[in-house]
Formats: sequence, C-alpha cells, structure tokens
Amino acid sequence: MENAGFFERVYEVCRQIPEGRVTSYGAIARYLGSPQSARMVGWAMNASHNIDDVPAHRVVNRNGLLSGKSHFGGSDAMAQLLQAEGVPVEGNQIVNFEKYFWDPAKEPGVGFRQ
DNA sequence: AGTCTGACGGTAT
DNA sequence: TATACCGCCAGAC
Repeated sequence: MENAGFFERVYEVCRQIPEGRVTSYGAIARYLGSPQSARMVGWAMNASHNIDDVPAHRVVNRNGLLSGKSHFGGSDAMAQLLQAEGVPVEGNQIVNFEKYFWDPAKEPGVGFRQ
C-alpha cells in the first residue's frame, strides 16, 4: 500500500513476482519511486526473513547474481529454489537473466499501480 | 545522539 | 574495461 513503509511496499512487490521469474533490487526500488534506494530493498529483504510470503530468492542484483544467497541459510538454497522454479543458475549467477527478468513496472496488474 | 554498516546501482575517474 | 566513490533509508551498535 502506498501508506505502508518502504520495506512493506517491497514485500508487496516481491509477492507479485511470478514463479520462475526474477527481478532486481533496483527494479523494485525504481518501481517504488526511489531508483537510488536499491540498498533499502535489500535491507527490506533482510527483514523479510520473518515473512514467508516474500520470495526473496527471486530477487537478485542487476547482474543476475545471487547476492543474497549467503543469507539463505549458508548453502545454495537460493539457487536450488530458483532452479526448482525453472530458473537456471550457474554458480551464483542466473543464466539468461534478461530472459527471466521480471519488471514490476512493466507487468500490468501488479496491484496498486493500476 | 552519533556513527557505521548493509542482500545495490549509477556515475565518475 | 575496471575500479572507486557517492547516494539512498533504516536499523544496529
């Protein structure tokens, strides 16, 4: 919701990420109106550990690199989750990241924007 | 109350 | 092309 806190908005956007798709912190930040607050998005994800409705594993950096993998339990849990959804991950990076990239601002019906 | 860090990104050098 | 630095906001020390 617009009135919700920054991280709460981030959570809402994350929930809209379709299965087998990924997005970047910057894309979410940009969608929220603060393109330079990508760090905040990552910070919100850090707190998202308390919320199982937020698929943080579908959020990577603009390189398609699983920057938050280390926070997913120490193992390649993040990569495993992505691959289980159909997203090929090589090492710590998503293969064909552009192909699986999902932009909240580009996809209609994200929620409060329309 | 002040300071530093943090799952990023873009621009500058 | 690679590296360095700044900006953004919030939380933790």
